[in-house]
Amino acid sequence: MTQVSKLRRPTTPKQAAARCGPVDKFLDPSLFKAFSDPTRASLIACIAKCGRGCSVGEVAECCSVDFSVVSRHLALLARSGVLEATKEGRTVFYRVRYAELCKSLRSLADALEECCPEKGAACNGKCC
Amino acid sequence: MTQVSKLRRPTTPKQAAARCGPVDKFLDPSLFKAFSDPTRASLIACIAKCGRGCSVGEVAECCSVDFSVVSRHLALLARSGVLEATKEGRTVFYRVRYAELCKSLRSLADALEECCPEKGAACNGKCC
DNA sequence: ACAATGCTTGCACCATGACGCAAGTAAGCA
DNA sequence: TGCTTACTTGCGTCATGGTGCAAGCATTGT
Repeated sequence: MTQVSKLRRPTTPKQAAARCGPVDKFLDPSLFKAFSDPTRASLIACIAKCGRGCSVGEVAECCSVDFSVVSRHLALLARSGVLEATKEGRTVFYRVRYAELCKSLRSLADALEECCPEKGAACNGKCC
Repeated sequence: MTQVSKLRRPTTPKQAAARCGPVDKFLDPSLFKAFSDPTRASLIACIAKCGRGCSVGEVAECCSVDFSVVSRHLALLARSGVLEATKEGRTVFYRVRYAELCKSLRSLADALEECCPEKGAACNGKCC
């Protein structure tokens, strides 16, 4: 098993990139950073479950951290495209961007699957 | 528009949780933390594109960080369930757990969509 | 004009984590 | 028994980021 890379690497990275879809495109760290914090995850879950726009104050009731922390997290989530903010008077409503979010998640899943289609002819038994 | 919470909150959080699927279950921060770092994202993309198990050394060639850093990242990714490690002699091969990963991503998308079915009768026009 | 409400922002603190270097471990080879 | 290869781990450093408090800003009501 010497020269492992020669024996086990039939494709160059460039060839692999051509064979697969643009996985990189959907592996956006800034998007997933939004989900990587437990507090943010609970905020997202809170708003998602409500199924409508929620004010900062309402969301703050759902978790134990400071009001200002919630405000900052929601602003971050809006910047990263997970939430959408609409202002009515002095109240800001944040709602989940369901369609865009689901599309991003499914696009990544599709791109990954394209790299290794478990039922595909080219891959079957060879890699996964 | 006084008493906003009364007017705009027809469901309690508990009722909302019952109406929706268990979004929390699929919003696992430890999973998404794996994708939240640019270096890790490029490592995942590298292995995913190859479509087979890659050794630590091979993956290290794909990015500019130290070998030890790559080793640590891959170990972390294996712990969080994104990759799977198999040892052959003194070489460790990491491969993407395509099926499990895609399932997690799609489950989250499904759970989110269940919270706000854009074409659903109960939600249409009311929330999103 | 003044006060109250809803949210944002500045500041300081502290924990986490990403990184590189160097030493350590384990497997194969001479 | 060494020596090389492939990887892991300990350690110190530095940057990022999550948190709470307090002050600031914008909007609404009196």
